[in-house]
Amino acid sequence: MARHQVTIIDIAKELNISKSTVSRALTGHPSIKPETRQKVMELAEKWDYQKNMLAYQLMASRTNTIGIIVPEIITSFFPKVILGAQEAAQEAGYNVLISQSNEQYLTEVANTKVMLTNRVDGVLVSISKETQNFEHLETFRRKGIPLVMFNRVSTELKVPKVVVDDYKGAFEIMEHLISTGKKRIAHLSGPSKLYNIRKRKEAYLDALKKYNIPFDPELLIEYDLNLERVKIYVKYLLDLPNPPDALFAVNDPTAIEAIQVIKARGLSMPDDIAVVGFSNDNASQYMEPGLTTIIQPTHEMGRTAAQLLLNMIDKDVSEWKMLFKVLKPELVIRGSSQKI
Amino acid sequence: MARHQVTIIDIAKELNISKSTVSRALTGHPSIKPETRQKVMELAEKWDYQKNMLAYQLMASRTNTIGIIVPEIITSFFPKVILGAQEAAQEAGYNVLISQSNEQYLTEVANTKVMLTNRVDGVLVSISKETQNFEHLETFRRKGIPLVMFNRVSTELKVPKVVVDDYKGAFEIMEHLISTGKKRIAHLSGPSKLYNIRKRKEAYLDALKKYNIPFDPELLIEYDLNLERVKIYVKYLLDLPNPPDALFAVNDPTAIEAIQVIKARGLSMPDDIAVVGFSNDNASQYMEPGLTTIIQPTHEMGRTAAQLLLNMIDKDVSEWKMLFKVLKPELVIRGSSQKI
DNA sequence: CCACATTGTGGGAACGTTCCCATGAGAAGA
DNA sequence: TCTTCTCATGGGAACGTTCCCACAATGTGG
Repeated sequence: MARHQVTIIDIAKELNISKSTVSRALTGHPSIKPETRQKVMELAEKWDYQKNMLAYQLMASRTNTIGIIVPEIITSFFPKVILGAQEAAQEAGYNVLISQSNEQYLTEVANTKVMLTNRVDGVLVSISKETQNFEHLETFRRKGIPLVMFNRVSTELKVPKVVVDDYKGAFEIMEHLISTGKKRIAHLSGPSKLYNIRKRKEAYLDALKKYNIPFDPELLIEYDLNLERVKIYVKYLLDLPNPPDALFAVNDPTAIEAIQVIKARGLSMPDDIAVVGFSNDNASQYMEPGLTTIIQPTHEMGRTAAQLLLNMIDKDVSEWKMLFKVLKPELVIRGSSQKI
Repeated sequence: MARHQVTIIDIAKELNISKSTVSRALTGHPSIKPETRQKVMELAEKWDYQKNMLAYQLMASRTNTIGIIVPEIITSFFPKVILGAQEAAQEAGYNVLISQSNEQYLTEVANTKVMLTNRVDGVLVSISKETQNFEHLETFRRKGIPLVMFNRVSTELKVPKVVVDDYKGAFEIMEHLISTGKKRIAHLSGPSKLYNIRKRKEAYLDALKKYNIPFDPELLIEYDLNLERVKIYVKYLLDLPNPPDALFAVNDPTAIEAIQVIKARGLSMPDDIAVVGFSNDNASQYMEPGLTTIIQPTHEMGRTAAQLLLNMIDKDVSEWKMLFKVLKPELVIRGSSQKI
């Protein structure tokens, strides 16, 4: 079978002209006879010619491709961000190479190698929950490849970042709970290595302080985001001699798991215990009760991060700047925290 | 700045040997002196050398990349399929290039061009709801590039396909509804151009016939899968003089929308009306009531499709065969159709 | 001691583009 | 008529890899 794809050389031979001429005709070079261009275009069309990007990219030593490394694409959050980034990339004539770390550090390191070997022009990264060493990302800096972090970022790395104002969102959540009269608010948090999760915890603590609610260490739990463990922690909280009257979960999947336990106990929400999440999962609005949560501008986050990156690629900036783009969160109140 | 990535030539120069030797050392060629190999490896490590895939792929005239074209990645279905495909691809040393048609025919055509120009070794495609012409996919056959369709397939194209047994799944749904005593079962279907959706409709009709339930054309609606329209159709059904006592929705997102309307009317499920979906969306199990639906083996579908494709690439098959891989669906009964 | 295999290395083609530099033909100006 | 200029095209380098072929130095068998 003909494994050979048609090239400009094939076209050149057929028309008895040089490959240079064909190339010029196809790329729209001005100094080419209209008649020649016409012939070339027709044959290219007829033969289904498609430029070999590999050859072009090799010679141009740029791929017009940006890499995106995300922890996962199972929850709806990252796909939405990717969608935004992809749009911005496409508008600028860039392709997108996506890879997932599956929340594993080693896979993330492998992903960076894939990006390097495929010669992406820039990278968007949201780190895994395991990642604590950033040597693999430093490699990009050493090679002069622009990098932008989003959502799951690290302050240790001097690099532009796009995040939602987690502190503000979490603070609003706390004020909402407090305003409905809750006094014993538990927080099921995640690894405090993660910047945004740490910010949520800080807001939790600061809000307690501001409203003169004593902090009870029993009510603050940091877990590893492994959803299967949520049950254990929620049961622990409910079994306390003085159980919480509200639960602020670090994200929606956690809150959803928690709600299952609470329902199974026959407790009523929000009276017995109010529950809030963070990041508006697809399921949150359809649950019963609906889950109070924070809507993050996912699409905008993707767009912003991509635009930032494309700008760096365009300007050929060698220095990475420490820069924070902070997007606004939005509190949406549903039945899990307030009777409607 | 040094936009130049280190190449085997740089290493060769530094060590005063030829690029051939460096290449051999790195690829593990047997006839290389261990000492030389050692030196090369060390320098490569020190200089963070990463093979330039573009150059390799150009010369090998294969990219070890498979393309995947899907309608969207917003619902959980396609991401899960992609995940399965990606796993299989990775195990075989292949990368994956993902693109979405956003359910638009023209975007899908553009996507195929991206695949061609990036010289993917094979393509997995799930067509958009608009697609009725398959010339763009025929191009792959003409160029000898293997293609496998999955989920959203077309019988017009002589090509291997991986699908779930939609007929069986839909038939089981119908038997379940009938067994709970439902007599007036509505079906909110989609474009019958789509093979799997057509199969579901056929099962609906056949089940009615088998159980001697008269078919009422009023109860069968085909819509364009634009979720915003679901409200209209459900209201229409509920307002019929003789409204349905069960609704079989073509997929879960449709069912979820329908349930919102039904709840708003204050009707109770499943007594006033039972609702079932298809394809187990993330939200389905958390809703109240839980949504009865069909679990599709998404992960397995991705794996199977990718393996089929990789096999074709491997065997260098020029002829496309008409082949159906049919995966088993699984009925999961929840509160929307049966009291528990 | 000579023919011949073995070992390790180098040279250069090939993959398909683009782009710089030549080059030929014809037109324009003196 | 000769120089100069423009127009359209051709030739070949470059991008970074692998792999075929050549070849020198060493080892081996007669």
